[in-house]
Amino acid sequence: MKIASFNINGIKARLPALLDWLKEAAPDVALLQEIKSVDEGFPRTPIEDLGYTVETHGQKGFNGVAILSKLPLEDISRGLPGNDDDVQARWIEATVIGQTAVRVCGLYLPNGNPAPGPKYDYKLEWMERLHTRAQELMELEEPALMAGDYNIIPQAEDAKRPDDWRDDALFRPESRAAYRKILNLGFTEALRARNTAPQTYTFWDYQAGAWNKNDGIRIDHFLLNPQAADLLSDCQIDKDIRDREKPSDHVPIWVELQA
DNA sequence: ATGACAATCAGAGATTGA
Repeated sequence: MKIASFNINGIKARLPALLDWLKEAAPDVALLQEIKSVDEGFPRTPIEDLGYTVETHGQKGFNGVAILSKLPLEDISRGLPGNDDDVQARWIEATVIGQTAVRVCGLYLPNGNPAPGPKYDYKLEWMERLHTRAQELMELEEPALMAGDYNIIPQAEDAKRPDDWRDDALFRPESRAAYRKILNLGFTEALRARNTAPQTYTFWDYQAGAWNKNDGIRIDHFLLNPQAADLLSDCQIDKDIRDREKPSDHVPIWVELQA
């Protein structure tokens, strides 16, 4: 079972690029972030024509997540529990029915800038709720994963110029500590479990020629509970996508599970 | 310190992103 995550930075602007990538990479499941579309506005048909079931959790203008799947989905759930006042569409989960069933959660974690401030408080509050949900996934004792745009640079080696990110919400100590606290529940970070190559990134800013200088950061992650980690056979980043026409500022990352 | 760039909504320029 190949499961991918891709922050597409707007489905309307990215549909041709998304379709090309889906045809080539052919993931069984694709978790999308920043669809920037309401559910009714999402272009389901061309994606369904490629054999995917489409489940969205959108909102107007910003954020929004989706699950595309060639395999049957069950028990779809939208929104990260724990705060009824949170209206931002950043979380969707479903059980994917392969040879083995896998609980798959797609997430778009708040950016949090400027920090400190209310947006940073929201990021940390969201991460506390993520920790709660993560704990439940550990207690499931069935294969489960959480993947998406975490907006977290875990370590200095995950940025080309870490010093420039010191005070940024993506790299501040509180952000990284909250991320580590989730990892420390017993999750495996798939990329680092399979790949120790230096200067491995998933995001390059559109500005200042960041891509051409490989001035990137690694902020899109797959976290696997032990039962999912036991099934992990590969994890890769589709870096070449960034070089194409009208690219997203993120590239896809994917795992292969023996499931 | 700002803007470099891109997308959205709206129909110009503010807002958001990372």
